Amino acid sequence: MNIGDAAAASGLSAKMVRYYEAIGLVAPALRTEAGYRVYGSDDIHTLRFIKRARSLGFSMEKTGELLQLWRDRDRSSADVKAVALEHVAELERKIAELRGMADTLQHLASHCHGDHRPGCPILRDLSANAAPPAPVTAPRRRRT
Amino acid sequence: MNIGDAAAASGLSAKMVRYYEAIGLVAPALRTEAGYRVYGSDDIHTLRFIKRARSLGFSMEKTGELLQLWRDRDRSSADVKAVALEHVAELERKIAELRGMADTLQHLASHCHGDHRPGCPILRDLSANAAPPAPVTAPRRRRT
DNA sequence: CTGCACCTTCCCATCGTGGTAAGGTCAACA
DNA sequence: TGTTGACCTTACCACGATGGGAAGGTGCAG
Repeated sequence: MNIGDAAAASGLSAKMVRYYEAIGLVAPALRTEAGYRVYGSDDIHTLRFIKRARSLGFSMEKTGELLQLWRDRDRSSADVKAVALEHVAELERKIAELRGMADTLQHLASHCHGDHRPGCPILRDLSANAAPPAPVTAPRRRRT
Repeated sequence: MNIGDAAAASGLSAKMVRYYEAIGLVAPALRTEAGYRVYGSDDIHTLRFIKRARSLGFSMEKTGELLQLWRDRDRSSADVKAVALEHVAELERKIAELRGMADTLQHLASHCHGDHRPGCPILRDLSANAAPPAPVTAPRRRRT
């Protein structure tokens, strides 16, 4: 199998497969005499694993950790669970952040007439609710 | 006000302020004879506007649109609302995506013993639930 | 006048992916 | 057999938004 087939079989692009090799996420593929990368079913399996991990939002680094655990027959499921739950916590953190943004904006928009008139609570918020004048933690020497 | 003070007053970094000028998000700042950028209260106001828009998750591009609407006294609130709601939709889309990831992982983790044993539904999912073998849309010429 | 906090521009790194260019390889078909 | 063109290779640049740092100039307190 050439890289194009391997990419298609794993749901990745050829670019990504080469990139994963370049950063050491996967071992360098075997080569034909002409220099073409050659992939076997094990390689495809690994690439699919990566694809799936990425689709669950794992970073390349975390994906690498999972790959190592996967390859380690003596792993503890506790280690895998820890990586997963850590990621879940990270996802929840991001979700909460986006949730806050969406709710705030939705609230502002619901109070906006949405007509030809220029008055708008959204712009009012943006122009007023900016960061507070920064409590001085490490005072500057000049311009005080 | 020099750039450091402007940055502190707006909650941005000096780097970001220069960057916003470089990409044309804000007009080039006035300069002293020595070449130092000088900021007035209007500039600070604008920078805070940007800071707030960014904190609500608007991209630089969308932030620019909002800035233009803000400066346009004849704007329609409908235009502002449209930009805001479009962004809300984008946020909701991302939230749903992350929600799906988190729920899937949480579910898998809840079925993981989390002990010293190697068996783990999380790794099982990753190694099995990969992308399906890609329905052929544009068949390759070779290797058929 | 010295020291140093601040300013300037310029370049590089991040992260993961896509694009493109310049060139080599391989199989199908006339 | 030769042509075609889909495929492969490496190498470079781009994105978005930010941080880091180098090399050098400015300005004020002491």
